[in-house]
Amino acid sequence: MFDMEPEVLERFTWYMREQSALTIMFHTKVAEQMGLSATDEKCLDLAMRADGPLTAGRIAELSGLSTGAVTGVIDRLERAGFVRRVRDPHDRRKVLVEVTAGDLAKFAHLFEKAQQSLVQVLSRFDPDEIEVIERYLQLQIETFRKAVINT
Amino acid sequence: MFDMEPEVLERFTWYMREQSALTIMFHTKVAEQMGLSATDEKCLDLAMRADGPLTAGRIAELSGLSTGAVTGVIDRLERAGFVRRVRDPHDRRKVLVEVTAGDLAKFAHLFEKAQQSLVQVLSRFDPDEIEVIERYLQLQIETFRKAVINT
DNA sequence: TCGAACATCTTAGCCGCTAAGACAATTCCT
DNA sequence: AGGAATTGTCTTAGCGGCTAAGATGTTCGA
Repeated sequence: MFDMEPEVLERFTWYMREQSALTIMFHTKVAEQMGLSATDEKCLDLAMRADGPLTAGRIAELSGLSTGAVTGVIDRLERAGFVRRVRDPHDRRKVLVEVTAGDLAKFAHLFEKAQQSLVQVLSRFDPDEIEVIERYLQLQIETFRKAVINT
Repeated sequence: MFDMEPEVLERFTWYMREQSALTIMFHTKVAEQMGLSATDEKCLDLAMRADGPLTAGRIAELSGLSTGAVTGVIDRLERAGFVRRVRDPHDRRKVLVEVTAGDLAKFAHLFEKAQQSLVQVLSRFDPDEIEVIERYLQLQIETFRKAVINT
């Protein structure tokens, strides 16, 4: 479609890298403040972002952990009150991990500062510009997902 | 500056979250393929993104690890040929961690697919739109860094 | 010059992870 | 239907990285 000077790509690469590093730091901090390990928080996030409840095995697949490790993760998350084990009535071998919404509200304040930053940033762009940015983010996420998952 | 419908914020929050999750997965995969733990790769990234060589202690601060853990990290990175320990000539207590550029080139291909995705995404935007997106990313990174670091 | 402060390394103990196998439920095949 | 193979989760042993505390070597100030 459009050509691009190499400097543009170079700058965007830097943005990506910087964003990555910040994301990982943020992730670490959030986990810490919730009293969880980064691994546990990562699995909790998977469970929250999923459509329905995930099974233990699916969490293992998505997180890249062994099933044994996931047993431990769920134990800790359950003990901390973030999730609940429910046996799947249609296949009683399976364990469904239900996120208990209640306890999560306690940690909303952790994301409030991030949310506020976002509002502040977005206020600097008019509706047309917002539309461009959204298109970029959507495309970037979609493309990156394909690239990451098939690696 | 500009007002915003709540749905816009909601959508952007979702983008951020999705990007975070993908970033963390990507980071895990890259580390794995380099034969490093996520922790080691994170520290290597810190060392690479810094202006000059970092000291071991500074890496501990930036990564949130204990100094003892950082000793282990540097041991492994050094053994794998990614970095080199150099004693600071001005203060011989300090250990400077120099990234040895050579061995890193071997892993460029890991980022190639990500780079290609980026080019593909950017080709869908004209120069004016690119400018908007860059302004957004710069602002977002800057604002987020302040929010994260002072938490 | 000597003691305090500093930077890194070492060590002990803990905890999470992997791999392998146990156990329970389900599906398949005849 | 009934036994074997498969599937999903949990248990366990062993390994390795992390923290905290203290050891070692270096610098700085009085």
